[in-house]
Amino acid sequence: MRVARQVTKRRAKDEAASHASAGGGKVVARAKTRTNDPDRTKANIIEIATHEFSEKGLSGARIDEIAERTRTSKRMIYYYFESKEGLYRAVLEDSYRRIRTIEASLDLENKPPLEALAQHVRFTFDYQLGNQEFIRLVMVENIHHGQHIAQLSRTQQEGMGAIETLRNIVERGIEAGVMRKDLDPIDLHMSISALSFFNVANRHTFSTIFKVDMTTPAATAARRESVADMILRFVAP
Amino acid sequence: MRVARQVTKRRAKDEAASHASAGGGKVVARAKTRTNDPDRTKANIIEIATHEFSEKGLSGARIDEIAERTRTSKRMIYYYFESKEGLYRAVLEDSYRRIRTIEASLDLENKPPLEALAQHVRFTFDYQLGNQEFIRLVMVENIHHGQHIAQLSRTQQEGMGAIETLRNIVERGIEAGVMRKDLDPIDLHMSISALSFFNVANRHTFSTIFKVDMTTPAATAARRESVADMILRFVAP
Amino acid sequence: MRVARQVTKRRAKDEAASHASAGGGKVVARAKTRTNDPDRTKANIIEIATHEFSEKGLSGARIDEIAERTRTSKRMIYYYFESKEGLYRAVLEDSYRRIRTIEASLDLENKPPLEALAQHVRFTFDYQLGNQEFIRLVMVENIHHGQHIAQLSRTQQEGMGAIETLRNIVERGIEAGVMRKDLDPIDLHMSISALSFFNVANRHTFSTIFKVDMTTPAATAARRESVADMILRFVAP
Amino acid sequence: MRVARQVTKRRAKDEAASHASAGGGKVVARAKTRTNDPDRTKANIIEIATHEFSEKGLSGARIDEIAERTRTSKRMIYYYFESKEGLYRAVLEDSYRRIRTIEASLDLENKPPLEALAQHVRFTFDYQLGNQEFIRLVMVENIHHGQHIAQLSRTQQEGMGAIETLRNIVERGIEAGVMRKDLDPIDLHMSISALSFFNVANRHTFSTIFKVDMTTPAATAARRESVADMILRFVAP
DNA sequence: CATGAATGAGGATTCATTCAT
DNA sequence: TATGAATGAATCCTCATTCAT
Repeated sequence: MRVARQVTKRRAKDEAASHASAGGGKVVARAKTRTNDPDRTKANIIEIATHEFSEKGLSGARIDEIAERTRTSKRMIYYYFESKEGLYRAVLEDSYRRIRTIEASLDLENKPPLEALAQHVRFTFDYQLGNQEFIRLVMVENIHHGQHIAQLSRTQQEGMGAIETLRNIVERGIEAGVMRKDLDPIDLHMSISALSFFNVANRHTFSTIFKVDMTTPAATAARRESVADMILRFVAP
Repeated sequence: MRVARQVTKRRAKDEAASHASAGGGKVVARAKTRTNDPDRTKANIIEIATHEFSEKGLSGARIDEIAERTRTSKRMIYYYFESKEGLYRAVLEDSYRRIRTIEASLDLENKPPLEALAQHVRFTFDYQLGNQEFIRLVMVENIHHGQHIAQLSRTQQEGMGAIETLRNIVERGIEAGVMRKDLDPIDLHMSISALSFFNVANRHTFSTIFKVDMTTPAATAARRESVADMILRFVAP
Repeated sequence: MRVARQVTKRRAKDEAASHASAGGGKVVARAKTRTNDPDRTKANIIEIATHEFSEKGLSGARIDEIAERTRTSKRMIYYYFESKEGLYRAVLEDSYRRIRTIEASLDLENKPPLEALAQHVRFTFDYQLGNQEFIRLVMVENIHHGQHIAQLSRTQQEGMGAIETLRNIVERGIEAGVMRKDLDPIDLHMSISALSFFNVANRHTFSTIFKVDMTTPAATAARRESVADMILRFVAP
Repeated sequence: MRVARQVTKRRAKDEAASHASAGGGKVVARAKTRTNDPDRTKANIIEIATHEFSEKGLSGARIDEIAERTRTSKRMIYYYFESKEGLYRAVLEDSYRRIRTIEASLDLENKPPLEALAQHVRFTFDYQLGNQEFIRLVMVENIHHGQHIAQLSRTQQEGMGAIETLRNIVERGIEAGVMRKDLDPIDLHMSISALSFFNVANRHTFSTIFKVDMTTPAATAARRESVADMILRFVAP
């Protein structure tokens, strides 16, 4: 009954799309080969969805559009993630997991405390600068009052190692007499994050209002040093 | 997200349910008094819309819901603001105008530079803390790449006075020998904003991940001082 | 933005539809003139929906198909009834209201008790025979465990007058010595309903299994008399 | 309706949520033991499907859910039954077969006619009361205009023995002078069925509208006797 | 026999916006 | 200036069914 109607929508769409272009109209669009590899399929969906959600927010992103850019179909999104929110949660979780992994890979414990701190600050600054999708997702999630990250399991929301890293650095710094004694790692982390975050997060409104371009290499470098400087002065005894 | 709409839905449902009753049954409840005062009507719409857009973002907010909470009808929104985006722009503009007005009202130029700076920082911190709707709107606007603020007229997007205030303070500070000479007012403003902004903007994800409550009076006070401290140390010669 | 795409789907569809038929292809389809008469619109929707739900059940009916047969659009269904279930509830309520109204219009209280009872039975039998949509809706609702009628307001589910009618008849019958004293109006009503209901409700399976046609005038008449006879014998002293 | 699916959904959700964990993560839980016994597999599927179809109707039942509750997989349903309708037909056929078998097992022919009739009525009443799934399936099938039972083979739809039983009883009753002569076994069967059927079939709407509980032992017993009484009075000369 | 992955087509619902009065 | 009715175009989601292994 249904089989008979199998005229394949995709084909019809492609035809229409290529209709206005060159006559020969090779159907170029994504081949969408059947993977039969769940992990790859899921990873592909998450990758595209990460981009879409970070670009347009949770409400602004469109499942249809995500599916379109995916190697699979809309149906598979629901197959694996149940709902738009389910997909968004998976995206969130994946993004946080990635940053955790990367943070853990840094080795700062063997460097002199001030140097380690400076490096940590610069790394944080650069990571956020280089991972704007992540920054934007965090903004999106905060617009939604953090209700989705709150739904992730304890392990999935697990605090990043940054605090521990900082605690170690601060302890060594105090011991070495190069940092003051009343530093709180969480407070310090908040400052570092805040200073790094703002540059990506508020870039658009800030540059429009103050008529400055925050994206030039020079501006970026200057800002990075200003931030590092601010933190170093802050911890000084 | 859905919860918020409950009220609306229930109402609609009741209407539908009673549809078969007496024919004349115009829904009487919620008698929206006719203002006949365009400015008041517009202001009312903007007030509600500010709340909705800041709560749910541009894509997440619903014209229907805004209208529902307004003293007028949906038609009026379109009459005065043309479209959802038009309304959003009006909201943005209004919010920025308000903060400009308030900033201008501070009188810091007659205070000693360090004291003035400290006061400015605390004021910024507190203003952002007290105007979360504004902060959230800024986030929303940045999610949308600042494309709407870019559409406002020059005057409407006009840089806030903060830069001038800071420039004055810094100049006096340098002159008085209590601040170092290589300070850039814009960079300084960015730091102050960043540190103040983060506390409101990223509150939800941060507190979930690090299991801390950032909203207690104690936490707020401590953070305010930490921020002021950081800025003061930063400008010190 | 959206305005530009206003190619009117309906037109496109009609074109496609008439594409295969005669070249002249007058667009015949329902003109769908804008009523601006809520009551008429709602009544029209309910009428069509009553038919569809009774034909195919709650899950089997299609909002698209209901809308198609309506003078309005799918959107209006949601405008007035909120959801498929909301529409179904409105249909249920309307159907029950109709039967209540009709039942109330009978005047049996002035007739001799046995005659009144016979007439009531025949009326019930004929009403159910003549209102198969209603019968089928009742079946549908029972398949759904009566959960939707349970959601109607007390007044809307209000017991039909049948019980009172029967109570009056029985009382007079007992008084006149033509009925036995231990009759329970509700039990009696249940029997009358059961006997009338079955003929419509189970018609299809029954006639298939027993290879009889229950719909011929003769079969109907015979059955009507058998039912009336059964009830009259039942109440006899 | 949605409540029933909760379990399924939750499971799926958990899967999605943990999607990022170890790659090998095959879902182990719910190890459906491989039967390797076609008949048992089919019987199991039919058992579950009978329940689902009778609970939710043909359109309301979900293949996914049936499969989920089955000891096998969705694929097996299609392997054995071809389609949802095929499965439904198998369910119908199986249910009718069961009742036929049971009916045949009664031995009423050796009892005095009135006693036999009374016993037959009570048995019918109780069977229907005890086999609500069957009753509901009959309703479902009638909602669908009996189109599926019509597709079964002659043998499969074969009239139940009830008619023959009744014919025998009535003949003996007439001969014994305890029943009137103009009784039609089919008509009589229809009445018995109708009175027994209604109690199960329309239970939900009836009890909601008339605010009575039809399921208490007392109500059931009273109704059973009322029905038996009605039939006995009906056949009396 | 058995199963997880995959899918096309549909199906319910929602949204911004416009019309008639 | 004001409003309830109306609408086209999405938008999210679901279903029966098939494929690859």
